[in-house]
Amino acid sequence: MQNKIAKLVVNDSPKPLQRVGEEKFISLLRSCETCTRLHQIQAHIVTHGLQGNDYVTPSFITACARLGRMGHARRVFDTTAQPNGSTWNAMFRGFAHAGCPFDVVVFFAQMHRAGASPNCYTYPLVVKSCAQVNAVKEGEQVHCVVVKRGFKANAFVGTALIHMYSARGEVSVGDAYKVFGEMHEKNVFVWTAIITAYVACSDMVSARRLFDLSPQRDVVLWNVVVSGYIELGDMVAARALFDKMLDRDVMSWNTMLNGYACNGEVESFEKLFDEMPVRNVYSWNGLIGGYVRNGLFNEALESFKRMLMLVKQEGEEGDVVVVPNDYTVVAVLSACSKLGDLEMGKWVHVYADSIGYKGNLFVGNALIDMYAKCGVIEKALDVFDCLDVKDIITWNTTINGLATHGHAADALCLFERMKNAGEKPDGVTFIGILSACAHMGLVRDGFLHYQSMVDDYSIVPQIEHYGCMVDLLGRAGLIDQAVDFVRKMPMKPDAVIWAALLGACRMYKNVEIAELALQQLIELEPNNPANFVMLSNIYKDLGRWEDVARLKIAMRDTGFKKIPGCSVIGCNDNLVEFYSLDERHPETDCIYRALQGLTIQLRLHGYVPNLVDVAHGN
DNA sequence: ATAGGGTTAG
Repeated sequence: MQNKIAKLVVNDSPKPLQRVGEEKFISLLRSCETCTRLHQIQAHIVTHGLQGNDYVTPSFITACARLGRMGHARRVFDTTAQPNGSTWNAMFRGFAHAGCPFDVVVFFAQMHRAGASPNCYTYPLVVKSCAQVNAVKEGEQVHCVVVKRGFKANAFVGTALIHMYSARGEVSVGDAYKVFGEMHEKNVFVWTAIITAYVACSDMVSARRLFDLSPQRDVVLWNVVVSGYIELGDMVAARALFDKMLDRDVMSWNTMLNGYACNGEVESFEKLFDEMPVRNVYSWNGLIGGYVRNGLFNEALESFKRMLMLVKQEGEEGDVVVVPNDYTVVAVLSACSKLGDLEMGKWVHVYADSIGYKGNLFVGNALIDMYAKCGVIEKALDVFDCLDVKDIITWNTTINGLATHGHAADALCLFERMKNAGEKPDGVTFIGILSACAHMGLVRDGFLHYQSMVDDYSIVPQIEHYGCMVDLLGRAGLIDQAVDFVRKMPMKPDAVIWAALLGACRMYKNVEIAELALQQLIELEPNNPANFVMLSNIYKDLGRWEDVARLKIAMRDTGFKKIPGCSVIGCNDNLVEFYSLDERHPETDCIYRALQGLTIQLRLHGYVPNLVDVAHGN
């Protein structure tokens, strides 16, 4: 019996036997998960004499690429005498997958020189890589090869070319359209590519015309056009198209949700969220992020809690179980910073640890900002130290956190560390640095940093930087120099600048400049009564009561009342807000007793409170 | 037998 089978196989020529071996190795390579295993398989391939085999080699290279071993793949490739098209393609795919589009372009030139023939799988990979590295000339050369070898009608190749030209901006959308026009047999992918190209250069008229002409429209194409209108802020047109859609998917709903959120239409996105048939994590992120974007931080936290409840209940009534992700965490943390809700912030920190945020810098940066804004600068620094990769945002957030919490000296130290670490400061960094100097009264250092910003880093000062400089000079009592700085600004000073000057005038009792500043402020923000109060306080300091009365009338005439400043403090899982001399809290007596105790302690340590400002509610 | 394309949020 066994003899019979052996005889049959032998008689059938040796080819099927080799084919069995090839197939075995291909399937082994496909399921290979570790490098050790890869090397074992490689050894077996060699003993079977199958190295350089037309079918096994591409699979081997693909397995290398999957395990991140492109160096090894390359050595194998270099020892392959006659690499076939699939072997070349496996190399291209590997480089592209590893994020090395440049190597793809270089390798394609090598393929061309070697006289090997690309096939229809080669071109999309190479064209896409040219687009990624902005290889304009090479991209056009590949396009020429495509035409010469008769691949321009291929839908895969065509979409890649259209995408490449559209990535070059509106000047090349004509080239993209030319590729599109020369293709017969266009499928929905090709139509989507060209319509996306017009959407990308904000030409919604052409995009819509092509959309109406398209013989086939799937949900992706509809979404592209809807998001095109949203990009231009035309929510009415977006909604009209959205309403016409027959089968909307979650992404269609999410696109609309985010569109409303970006355009400040809070009620619309709330309503849309309620109407959604299915919600995924993006939908929830859109809702929470939408609240944050529009300043509704409490609503953001409430929605987050709702989301967590859903996780606990394992998604009742058709709701898909939605687990918060890194983006959710970032949005929630920024709401915590804005509210000063440290307890929630800490809870989210633990949660972020549990989902392993360490790979995500956005989360790390948001944590630093949250702790800094909630006044726990030590914890902010802990998070900073724990991040092994830092970006410019990390440094800026921490420097600004230190600067705004009176740790100006530490902010300047960190700035030096930043430069030593090879991170290049940007305009935002210098806002932190200049304000740190302003708070410490370091006029000379402030000026040196300002000069260094312009000379060493070629940063053009923005209005915020001028604001910092006016503040720096003003706080130091150099009012005339501050005014000089304002006069020499290349742009029109804004309210922040005049308010900084007015504040300095208050400190140094300079009526003349204060009146000038107020005049400007009345023009810029006629409805802000705080400006009147500031000048009024200067008159008070000088005992000019008639002027105080005059201003009071002027202020009343604006019809706006100054909203009293209010503080918020987290207490037993709740946020309590209180005003100056507030007595609304049930435990008012106890609170004031504690405050009195603190005041006594402060005085014992030599602190002299500024009672004038307290009495005036500043 | 190997293997490619169009969309959404920081």
